[in-house]
Amino acid sequence: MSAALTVSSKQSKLLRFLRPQTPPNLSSLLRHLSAEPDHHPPAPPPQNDSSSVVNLVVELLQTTDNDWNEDKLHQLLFPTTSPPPPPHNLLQITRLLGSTAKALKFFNWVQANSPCQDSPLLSFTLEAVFEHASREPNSHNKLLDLFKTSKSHKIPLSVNAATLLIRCFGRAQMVDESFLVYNELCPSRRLTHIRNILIDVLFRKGRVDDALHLLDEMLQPKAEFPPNSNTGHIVFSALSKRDKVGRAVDEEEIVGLVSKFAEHEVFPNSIWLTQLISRLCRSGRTDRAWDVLHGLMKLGGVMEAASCNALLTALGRAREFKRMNTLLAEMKEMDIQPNVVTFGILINHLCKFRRVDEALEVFEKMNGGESNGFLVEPDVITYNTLIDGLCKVGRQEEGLGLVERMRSQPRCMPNTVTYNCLIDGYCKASMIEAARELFDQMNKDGVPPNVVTLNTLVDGMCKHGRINGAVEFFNEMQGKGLKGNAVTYTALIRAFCNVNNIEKAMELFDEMLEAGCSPDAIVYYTLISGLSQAGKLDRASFVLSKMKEAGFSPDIVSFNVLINGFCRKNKLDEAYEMLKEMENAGIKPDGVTYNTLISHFSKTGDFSTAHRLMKKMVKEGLVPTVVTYGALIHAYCLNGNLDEAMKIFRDMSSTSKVPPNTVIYNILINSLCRKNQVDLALSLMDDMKVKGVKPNTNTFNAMFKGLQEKNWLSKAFELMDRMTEHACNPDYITMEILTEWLSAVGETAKLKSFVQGYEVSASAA
DNA sequence: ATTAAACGTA
Repeated sequence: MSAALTVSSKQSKLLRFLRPQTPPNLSSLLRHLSAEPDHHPPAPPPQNDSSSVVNLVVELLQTTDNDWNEDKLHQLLFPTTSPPPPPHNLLQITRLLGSTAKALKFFNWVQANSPCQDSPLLSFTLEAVFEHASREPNSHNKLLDLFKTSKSHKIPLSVNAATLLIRCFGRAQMVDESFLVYNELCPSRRLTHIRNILIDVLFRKGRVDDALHLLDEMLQPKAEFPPNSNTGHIVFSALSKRDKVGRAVDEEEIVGLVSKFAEHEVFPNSIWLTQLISRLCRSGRTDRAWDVLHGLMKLGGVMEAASCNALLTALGRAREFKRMNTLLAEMKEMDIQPNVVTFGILINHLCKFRRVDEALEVFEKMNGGESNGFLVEPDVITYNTLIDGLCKVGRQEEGLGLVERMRSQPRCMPNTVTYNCLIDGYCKASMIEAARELFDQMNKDGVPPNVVTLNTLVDGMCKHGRINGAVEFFNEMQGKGLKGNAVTYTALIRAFCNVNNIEKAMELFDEMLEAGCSPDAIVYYTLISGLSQAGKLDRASFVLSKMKEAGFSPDIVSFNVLINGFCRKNKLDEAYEMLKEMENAGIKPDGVTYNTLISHFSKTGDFSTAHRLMKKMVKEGLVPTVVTYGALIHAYCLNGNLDEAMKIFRDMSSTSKVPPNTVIYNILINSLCRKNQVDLALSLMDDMKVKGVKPNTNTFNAMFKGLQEKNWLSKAFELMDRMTEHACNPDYITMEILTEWLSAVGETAKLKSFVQGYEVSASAA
């Protein structure tokens, strides 16, 4: 028995204590249950004696004592008179033996007795031995021993044997052994399905490069074993797993794989493709996403709306209207039916650009309005998007109308978002009471408010001078278990900063931290801005450092705010410090930075530095704006140098082509009037009329003061009429000047009619 | 898997 296949002594001991045999019919059932098909050559044409030979041999082998009738066995299997039975018969016979031990014994017998050392014969018998071993506990160890010995005997592996071994080793995390089996396998038998299993095993173990290497061979244009849909499934799902092991595969690589697969007409499924498209889009590679989608379309991949939707969303965000339209046209051409999400994207996009009427048209189209044959039922999101769009342009009443329409549609009840949009709409329209009523209504309707509802109302109240109401509401909600978040605190902090209650703003910041609510960058920005403007630069710097500790970096706005604050405190060293920090962070000074500095230097009388900065700003490719010129004009005025101020004013509109605005005119008119140059001021008023720049209350106030000095009554009357014409509201300063002046000169009647004009228009509004 | 709402801007 020197040529016999032996196993380790430990192994053979185990083999002797095998479980009672698995009934044959069960084993065949198990084979049918395996995922991959059998890879045997088709069963030989039924010979009359074929099945009977199998049965006879099995019967012979079933003897309870271990002595087989070897002569008879030999006679049946290797007859001298007729051709030997087909190898497939040996597979069947071995399968029908009850145990690995028996199968192995039989194998050894065949190996020792076969007249021709016919390898398929041995390979097939061995295959069945493996099958038996694979059903035992600890099968991987047994199989490994069997495999090693078969390898040393140079018995080629059959396709099924290799499949079984690779899969079994793979399940046991023995990737190297799986790989070894594959490498032992004759190259002509390295079929696609075997490669699939190995690739799966490699991916699961994180051997990404080995998997991709194997895959690459298959993906070659004329590969002998090209990928099939199963390859695609294995690779695509491995690449999208969340708990991936091994090195990350970057998106470019994935895109390359997808297109190579597509060349073999293997396409990813819709869900997977959609994920890839949105991942590409989210990382800013919309162009790549576009290429992938169109590449697949060209090669005949079946495309669903979802993948197109993902791309449409990104195109919308990037404002690529043209490509959005192209994609929509292509969808139509390729018969990709738009779904409710497609419509949602379009409606949202139109709403975000305030094109609400067009959004409403699209909405009617989905309802079959233009018999376009779409008929896609709008969902809650569609309605909410439209309602929000309407509210954002001040058409909240129409938004309410849509809610009614929602209620009439099945499965489309208004939800928290619906109410939030409406509440925000009413808040923005300064109708806080109506917003509160909607809040009560949603509670009555059993629609639960969430933190967004809370924030919307808190912010609405804050922005309409009801800070205390906002705090009260917040406390009330907290009492009901609705916690605030960073957004809530930002709204309140900003409001308290605006009324210069810095203590309270800081208190809220601490309260937020104590409440365990993690601040976002905007809370920090808000607080820094509030503190800087209030001149509390030490505290602003403190918050800045806290912000950096929290892992946020200041943006250009925060830097500008701080620079402005330090300049106003005349702390130039600190301002420069900020500029340096900005530079280190790779943030370039922008127009606002320059304007801030120019304003500071000119206000402190350092006009040469101011002008130098303006030159530098232009050199950096930045354009001086009205704010820049305004800063200089304002400073020259404060400095009493009205001639220079007027020179810059003329220069800005003629040479620099920067049209002056109301602020510029106000500065000049105010200064001219103070200097008693009321004629010149009046001519500027005419200039405004010519240039179409609207005067505001400040403009008129300045003029009235100047005219009062001169006691030019008729001019004042003229301007009072003009003020009414412009629907420009007088404020308490206007009233103070006019009351004092006109009563002194006995023109109370004129004053009365002036005031009445406003009372009428106020009541009309 | 793809569509909706709230906060800061010198």
